[in-house]
Amino acid sequence: MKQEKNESSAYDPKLVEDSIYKEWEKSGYFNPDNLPVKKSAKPYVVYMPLPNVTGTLHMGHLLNNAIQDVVIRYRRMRGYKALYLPGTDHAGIATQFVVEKELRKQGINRFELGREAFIKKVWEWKEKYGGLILEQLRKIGVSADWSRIRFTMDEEYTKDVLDAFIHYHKRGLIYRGVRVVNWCPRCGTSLSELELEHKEEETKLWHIRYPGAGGGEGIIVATTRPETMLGDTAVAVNPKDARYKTLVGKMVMLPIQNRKIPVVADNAIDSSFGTGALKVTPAHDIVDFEIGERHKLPMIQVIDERGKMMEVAGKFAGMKADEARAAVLDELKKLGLLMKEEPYAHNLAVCYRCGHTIEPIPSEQWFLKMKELAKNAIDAVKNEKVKIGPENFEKTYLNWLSNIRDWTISRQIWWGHQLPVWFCKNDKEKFTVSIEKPKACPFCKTCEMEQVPDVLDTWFSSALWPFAGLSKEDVKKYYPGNALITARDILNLWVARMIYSGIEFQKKVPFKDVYIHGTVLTKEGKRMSKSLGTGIDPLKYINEFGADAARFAVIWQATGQDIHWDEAAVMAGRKFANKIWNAAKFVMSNHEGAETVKKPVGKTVADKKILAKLAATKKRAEKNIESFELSATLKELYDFFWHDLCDTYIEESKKQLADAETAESTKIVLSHVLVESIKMLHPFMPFVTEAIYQKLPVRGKKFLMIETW
RNA sequence: GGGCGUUUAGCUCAGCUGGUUAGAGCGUUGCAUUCACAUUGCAAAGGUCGCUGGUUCGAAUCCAGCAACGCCCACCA
Repeated sequence: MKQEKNESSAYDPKLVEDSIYKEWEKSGYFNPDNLPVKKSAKPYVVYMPLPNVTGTLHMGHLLNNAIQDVVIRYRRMRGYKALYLPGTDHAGIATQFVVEKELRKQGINRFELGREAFIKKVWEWKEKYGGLILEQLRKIGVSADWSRIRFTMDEEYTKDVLDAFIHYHKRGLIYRGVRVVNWCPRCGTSLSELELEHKEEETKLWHIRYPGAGGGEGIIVATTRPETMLGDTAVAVNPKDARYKTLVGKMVMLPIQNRKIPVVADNAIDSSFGTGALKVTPAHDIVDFEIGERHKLPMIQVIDERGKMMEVAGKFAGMKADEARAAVLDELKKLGLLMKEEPYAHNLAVCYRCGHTIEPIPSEQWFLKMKELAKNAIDAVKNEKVKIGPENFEKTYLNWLSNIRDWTISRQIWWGHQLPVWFCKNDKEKFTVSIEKPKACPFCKTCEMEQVPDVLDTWFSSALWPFAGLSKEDVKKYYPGNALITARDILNLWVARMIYSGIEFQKKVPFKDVYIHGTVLTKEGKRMSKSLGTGIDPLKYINEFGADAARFAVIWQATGQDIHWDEAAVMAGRKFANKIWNAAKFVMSNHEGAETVKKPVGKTVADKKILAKLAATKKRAEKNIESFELSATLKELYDFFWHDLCDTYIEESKKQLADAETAESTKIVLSHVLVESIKMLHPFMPFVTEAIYQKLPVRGKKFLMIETW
């Protein structure tokens, strides 16, 4: 039988956090429909950036969710119908990649398995592991409405996705075409520009002579990819380039292949680079493809979707692209046509997912016309229907949208929303768009129509999140929402797309405020990444020092700039939680039935001072939270609580309590300031403050979480 | 090539529209402490506010230039 006073007086988050979270969840108050608010109460909605089902909690989640939870808890206490909408993203390529890897360990590849069986495996994987991240988010203490959780491949959500595709198709915004796309030979799919990463590569710039077709010197081109010359169909020079004026319109001989190709003039050519002459391979370079279109050049594909040389490459057929490069160079050397090689550093595009070199290849893809949609998204921000903060991100956003290309929305993978497009087996150029398979082929009348195997880009579905994440009735109540809080890396990838999708499908922008926070980096300023071994698991802090300490640490450091993560802040947070706990203990030990929630009257100078400071702090906190300046708010609350309340007023109160003249009023002031303080601190450090609230002898509400700010 | 950001105490960072001794957390030093809390209190040391020039009665704060670092965008092969 341990006596209370013999126990350590330190606050131990481990003893309270899990049970408090369970109580909150059980109460149903994460669901705004259950909140004891006035009928006229306005909703306040924060859309959680969807974690991938493959995800595990990292520091970015901690930061993002801590910020969002402060905002939503604040709004809840201010009497809003506060909805923090959670969900998970099917993350097409990422998830398929993970499951394929898993299967490979068992010696299975997806092609042996077949599409249907493979998708079944992915669902199994999702059921088993897809909820992990959600459990981890609970550990942070986020007050998301789990009863409303959605997955982007849920039945209802899927219907919205397919309807969106059909809608765009009816509007004439969807088209099919052959384009040179960024292809990942390992993942076996095309990637959007936003899914590429670039890494610097030391390579060479090779100067190759293409002799004149009828003899003569011809022209020397400079390239980093000699192997693609097998598919060259022209050489391009700048029309103003005096050196080559006489050559334009003439033919040169493509070495090795011994094919005549024209010299064309195009403004895209920079005369000052290399030799000023560009070999044009429309099939294997996006710029070349565009030049090819302008000059009606044929397209000769020489590299296939596995990154290997094709039949047309003659003796190089079957080689991997980099093997072919060496072989082609060898051959050119023998022919005496390799004029020069100089060292050259350039940026190599690699797959964001697997890091494999991107191979531009022509392929049939589906596109969404962006011009009109982008304009809507631009106008929304220009007209301040959506405010992006900090303001300088507006530029990034507008700049991207005003230079946008059509969006390649098809992906050649299996996990995702398969395009609701059915083509005639007898004439594959003919297709129809519908969710269900048409009963009879409207074209040949005889065939069983076949669905396009491609699936939609994952962002196509997440772009619909603000309304597809809600049920039809909820859309009426909770759309549009209020805030979208995220890191800058998905401002264009996701935020811009949500904005025009919202306008397109709901006629209203999905949220008024976009707040961009920093990125959590290591203390040295390096990117946190698992593969580099620089990642930090936030659960480590949560388990050891409590979610409050972790939240404190990350918000304390979230000043808007990128965070150079400093662990010391977690310790500061832990100490602060302890300080709050002990101050509350002191106040309650002197409480003796004094009315906790009564409006206090300051008798002494110290009383008046602390009450005035409290009022001022509260006012500033409101202003700052509403403008997303959480770090500043937390610092002020910290300062107020620790120094004004604990160091100054509580010390003073000890004298006042000893004096019969002031004892009673002091108790009331103490209680009042404590309760007001834990209310203000609650959004930031919900657990310790709730734990204290539950110990108060007199409570206004069942939970501090739903107390009136 | 364009755009953005950063540079303030040993470390990680605040410092909004220019104004008395430039702040916080952590660290360091000294003292205190049965009385809410040693995850404590009090006190102290520690800064030419990247560099140069300018505006001003007055600048870390505004302007120009320079340097270093970081990020984003872009079709220089």
